[in-house]
Amino acid sequence: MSKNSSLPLNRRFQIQYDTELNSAQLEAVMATNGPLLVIAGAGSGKTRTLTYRVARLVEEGVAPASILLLTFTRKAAQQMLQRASDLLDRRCDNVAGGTFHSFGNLILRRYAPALGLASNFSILDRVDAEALISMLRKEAGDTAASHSLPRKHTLANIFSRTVNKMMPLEDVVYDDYPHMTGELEAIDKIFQAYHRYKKENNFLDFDDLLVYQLKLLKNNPDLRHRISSAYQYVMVDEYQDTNAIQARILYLLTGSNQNIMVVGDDSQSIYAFRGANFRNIMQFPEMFPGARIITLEENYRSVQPVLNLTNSIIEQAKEKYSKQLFTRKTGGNLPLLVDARNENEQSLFVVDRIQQLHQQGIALNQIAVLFRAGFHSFDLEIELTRSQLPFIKVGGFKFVESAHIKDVLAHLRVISNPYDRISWYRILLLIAKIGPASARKIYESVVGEGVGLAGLQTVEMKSAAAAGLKRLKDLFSMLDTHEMPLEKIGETVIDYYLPILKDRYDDHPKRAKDLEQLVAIMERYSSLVKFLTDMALEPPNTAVDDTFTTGKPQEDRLVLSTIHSAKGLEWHTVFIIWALDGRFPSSHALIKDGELEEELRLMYVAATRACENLYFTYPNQVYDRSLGIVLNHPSRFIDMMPDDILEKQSAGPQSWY
DNA sequence: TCACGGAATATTTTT
DNA sequence: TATTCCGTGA
Repeated sequence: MSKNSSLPLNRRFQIQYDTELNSAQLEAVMATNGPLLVIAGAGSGKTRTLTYRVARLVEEGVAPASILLLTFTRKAAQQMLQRASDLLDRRCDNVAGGTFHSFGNLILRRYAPALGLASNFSILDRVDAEALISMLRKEAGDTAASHSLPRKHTLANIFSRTVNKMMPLEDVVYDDYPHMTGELEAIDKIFQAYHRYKKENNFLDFDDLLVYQLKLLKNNPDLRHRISSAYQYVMVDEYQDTNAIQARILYLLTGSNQNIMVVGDDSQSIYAFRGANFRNIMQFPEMFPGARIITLEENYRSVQPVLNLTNSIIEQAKEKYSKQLFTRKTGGNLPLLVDARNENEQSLFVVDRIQQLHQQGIALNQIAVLFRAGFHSFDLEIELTRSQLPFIKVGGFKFVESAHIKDVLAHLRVISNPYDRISWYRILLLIAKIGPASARKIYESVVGEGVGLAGLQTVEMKSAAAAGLKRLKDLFSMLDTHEMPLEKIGETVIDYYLPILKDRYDDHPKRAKDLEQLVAIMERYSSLVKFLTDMALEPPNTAVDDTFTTGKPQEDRLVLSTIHSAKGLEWHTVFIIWALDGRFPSSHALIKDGELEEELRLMYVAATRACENLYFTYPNQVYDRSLGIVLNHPSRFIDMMPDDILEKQSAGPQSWY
């Protein structure tokens, strides 16, 4: 059927919006012009609403490329646009979508010179940034009198928080790392050096992608106008987890038409520790006067007893948009709080209950165990393995962050940027008999020659290191042909690297398989720079673990996850382990009010993942070394719940054995 | 200057 | 669990 404006109004649209959406969702989809804030409660069809809204705009004739959808992860954007395409047609593929960071990369590659930056900057991922910080830390440590500088990981956190909260370093250290105030001077020195180094070497870390993006929009009205008029409609997902910089970027990005829609749930803001400010969502109506506010309150996920409990949890929050979630899903069991005598008894209870559920026909991938911190599941993992229950742990190390992948990538990065000191150090330290001192000498010699990669050929080592260095020289002279396709370069580097891999890692067969994966990914690229950028910005999201366990059917694996990684997901049955006061909320959060609130929201996010069954467990006698006391109460967020909201039980052998 | 081993230590995570 | 850090000996 051809489309034609003379058709009756309802025939102009392929999608039956009014029957496929509830009234609040429909309102949010149809309100396409002007600022709009959608408060979307847990399980209220937020993704559905965004998807239909994209489709609606396209159906109305808005050019897809002038719609911008910003999300928390690039995967979320891909999924939504895919669903919009399925709903309507391929036109939705042309909608611009991604994260604030990938969008920043896009416009900075084009307009970097306006900031005095080179367009071919390299992106430092977290591992790279930490490697650089570690280097600077060592240099500072040599001169500083103090012996107890924070670890590189901690330093990276401090720096990132400083940038994302737009606060002075001093304040961040005083507020969040009070025990390190003694080292403030040294920390600041490393921070300055870090900045200087990035500038001099044309490196941008993740935070810089936001910082420079904001700078660009702020200082260049012409460019701002050009960019903002290219995107007539802007939508932002997970707005509660944006930070101060992102809010300002958004403000500048939204042109005079102010066709901006943000979606979020203030009750699910759980990223303050890295600079997110959930008040952004509260302040949206002030930033965009006249903003319409729509609240999605019907929950399609959980049964009433689960919802009763989650509503009771979030009632304890001091500062929030009020909303009352309701569900039409009837039946369901009361959530259960189980106390165990120790960690192992907790694990045994969970294993036993999962086996029961599995026998009742619940698929393992419909069951999840959630926890506050990654190491909380160690004991459980042992018991699951012993019981031969297959599981997958999400979160944790990513494919591209693992050492062996980074090793190979470092060789490629040196080809791309011959003066990349971090990568040079990395590959040189892999060679036997070369340590930091030799690496430094070699690097300085390469830079001194000023002829790029070829500078390595003239470096001579007299010591035992010469043989290893010769192999590296041979590798790079072999690669000098720029005619090679990317995957061929990759294979050559890997051939060189395999002996090193075997020597360093006992589990080298597993890691070698990852390297094969890497070559497969390289086949899709023709440009080395593009490949390296994507590896930093849009890495394949498979965990290392996933690449070699593909033999097992995915659908039959239990899910273990940190609560942060579980955001947006749902399961038939959810276990929340370590619901122990002092662990959850973490004892770290007890000192500060704001942090305790965030812990509460985290508990809310965890509990709202459950559709039918919800279990809380906690070990009852845990000595906390840092506090010097025994923890023996359930999490304060659920401790006082009445029995008709939360049932209590002991995990002692007599009650379930 | 480098390699090795043992001890200490770890909130949460995306880009 | 796994990674980082530091001291020691070659």
